[in-house]
Amino acid sequence: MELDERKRTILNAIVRNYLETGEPVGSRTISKYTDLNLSSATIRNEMADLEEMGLILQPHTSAGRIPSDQGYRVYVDEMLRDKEKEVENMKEMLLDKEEKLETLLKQVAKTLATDTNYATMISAPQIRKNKLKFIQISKVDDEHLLATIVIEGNVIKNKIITVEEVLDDATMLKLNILLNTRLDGLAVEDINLGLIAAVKQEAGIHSEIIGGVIDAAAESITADEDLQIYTSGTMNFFKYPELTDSAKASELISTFEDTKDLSSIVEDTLSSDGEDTGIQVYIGSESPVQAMKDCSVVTATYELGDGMKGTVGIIGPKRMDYDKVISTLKNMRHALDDLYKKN
Amino acid sequence: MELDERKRTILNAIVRNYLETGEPVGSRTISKYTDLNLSSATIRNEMADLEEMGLILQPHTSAGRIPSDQGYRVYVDEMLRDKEKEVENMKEMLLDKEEKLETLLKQVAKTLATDTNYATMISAPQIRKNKLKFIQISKVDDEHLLATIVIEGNVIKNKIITVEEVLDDATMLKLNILLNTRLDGLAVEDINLGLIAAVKQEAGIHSEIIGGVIDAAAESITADEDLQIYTSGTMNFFKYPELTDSAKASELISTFEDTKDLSSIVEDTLSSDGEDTGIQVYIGSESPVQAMKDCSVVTATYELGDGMKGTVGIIGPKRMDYDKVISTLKNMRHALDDLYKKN
DNA sequence: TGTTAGCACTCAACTCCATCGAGTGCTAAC
DNA sequence: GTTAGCACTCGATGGAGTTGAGTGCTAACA
Repeated sequence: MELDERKRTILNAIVRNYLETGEPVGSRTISKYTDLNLSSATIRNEMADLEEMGLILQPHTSAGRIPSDQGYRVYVDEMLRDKEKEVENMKEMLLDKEEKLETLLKQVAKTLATDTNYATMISAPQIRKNKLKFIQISKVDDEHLLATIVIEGNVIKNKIITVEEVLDDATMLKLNILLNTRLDGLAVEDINLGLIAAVKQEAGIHSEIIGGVIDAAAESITADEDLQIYTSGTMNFFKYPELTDSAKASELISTFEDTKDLSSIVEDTLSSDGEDTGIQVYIGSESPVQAMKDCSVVTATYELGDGMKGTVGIIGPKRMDYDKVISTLKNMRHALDDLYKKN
Repeated sequence: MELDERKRTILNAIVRNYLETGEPVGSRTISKYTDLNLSSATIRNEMADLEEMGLILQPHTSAGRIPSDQGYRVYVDEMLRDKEKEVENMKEMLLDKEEKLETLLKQVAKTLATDTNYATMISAPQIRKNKLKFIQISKVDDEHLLATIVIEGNVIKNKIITVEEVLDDATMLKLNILLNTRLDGLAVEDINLGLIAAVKQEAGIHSEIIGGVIDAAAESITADEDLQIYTSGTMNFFKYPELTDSAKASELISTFEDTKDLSSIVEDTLSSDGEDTGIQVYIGSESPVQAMKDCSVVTATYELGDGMKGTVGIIGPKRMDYDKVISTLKNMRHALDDLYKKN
């Protein structure tokens, strides 16, 4: 069967009406809602077709219809293609004058949650170019050295190293020179056992210290596996009855607590980011996370220049206001873009 | 009226029974539950007294009794005094080999949540001795300097400073010496405008850079106002029906999301920490947070040496298993203690 | 004087049942 | 192809009756 213009109109009307009310919508409603001027009986016939095509479904006999996952999909795809929405002026986001990345991200998550009334998540940007830019050890006091490691993108890591012996300034200088000449510009795959052995040997009696520093350095440029994710607006789930029976809510909330599941969304978004919009919509069971099978997830990738890419996502009921969510996310992307340009 | 031995026994029986079942408990139950060998009629008389004293209450006529906040209080106080519980051997906590403080704290929160089936929170230790220990600037590349600031307790802060001019090694050395001689060992209150002006003057043409570094330093030793709090086990609320009607759950969860409310608990705990046990119990409306008026909160302070104090808390229904929670928290304190000694 | 048995009373929770109404599918007529 | 009409389905709602746990009170008992 074909999805002709009239069927499409009716499907859209069903989806839109259901988004608003959250109740199954009946034929009579559609008959009045659209300007097709068709009687409810005709609508019923069309609806039977749409149901056969798997685009809408009945929760039970004698109830109205609600969109199926596939029905939402048709709706969303059409919306995304149809109107390359002009970016509305969102109320000025409080993104200025935040210096710490962490604070900024939390801010973003919160703003989005407040604006949309859905739950939100944002992942810290993943650093792609993991090259060492600068290494230095300094003497904090007689027993402690401080290793400072800067990697590309000006991300800084520190490590305190406890030493037995007191090192004099000349030795410190020597070790610093050694570290920088041998390690600068290296990526993680360049640091192998052979190199470590060679540098250690060169360090002579201080090989142990050097070993510690190299370990710290290696850790710094690899250890970002566990990507940071910040969430906000979890309590918004409670605004949508269809998500709030005890079992579902509990599962959802615990998903939001344990970031493992969320990272799978982040990864999925970052990898399957073929389209130019950078917006991804997961409806119901399309989501990589099982617990969100009754939700929809809309994600966007953002970029803070330098290949530092992160993901921001909005999670709500399947009947979320896709239109608003998508344009809000687009705004956020631009805001983050601008922010980077300023700095 | 006096709370004699028999009343006390009956109160305890009521509380304990209610903790187990979560249902109002009736006179007949108590009559069998205790070894007082009293008929239900007698118990009823005593219960009427207890109700008059405000220690128990009836959800509605013809229901059993449940403990009031005040009743819980009597019960908990007695328990805390009675048995200075031997610390049971808890299953080995996974506190070893965690190097990062943040990871450790998250771990602790999670372990506690899993062990107790309640929601948990832990605050990062607040640094009390805010003295500068070591300052250093280094050249990352021609346009960027890295300021590294170590404060007591070996907490490290970094800041990247962008410079217009390229600085040569001699200048760097000079500035470093200047910074360390003038600022080492200073507390936040010592850094005033006068000092800043003096140091800037000494720096001559590089006063701007020095200004930036001093700003960063001052920020480092003060800016920890917004204390970090990690939570876990929020979904455990759903295990207790009395907390799970939509309105309450939503309020609770949002309290857990916004750390502001939680910090008020942390502050309260840290300040009113008179007793040697370091354990604090807030029952219902005793809690400084309004949203938790249907919960109980048990907190403990922990110390990672060096006056770095933090708070760990467990939040559950009023009928939580105080006994278990308290001994679990005690264990956790000791575990954290040991951990510090090892490092 | 404290304890107990007995009894009337209360009230939430549950079941049963009738009603209502929104919505459907089908058929026949336009 | 569209529409009016009708029988049918089924969740939701609400009232009536029942049950059972629990109480308060009183009178009798040790």
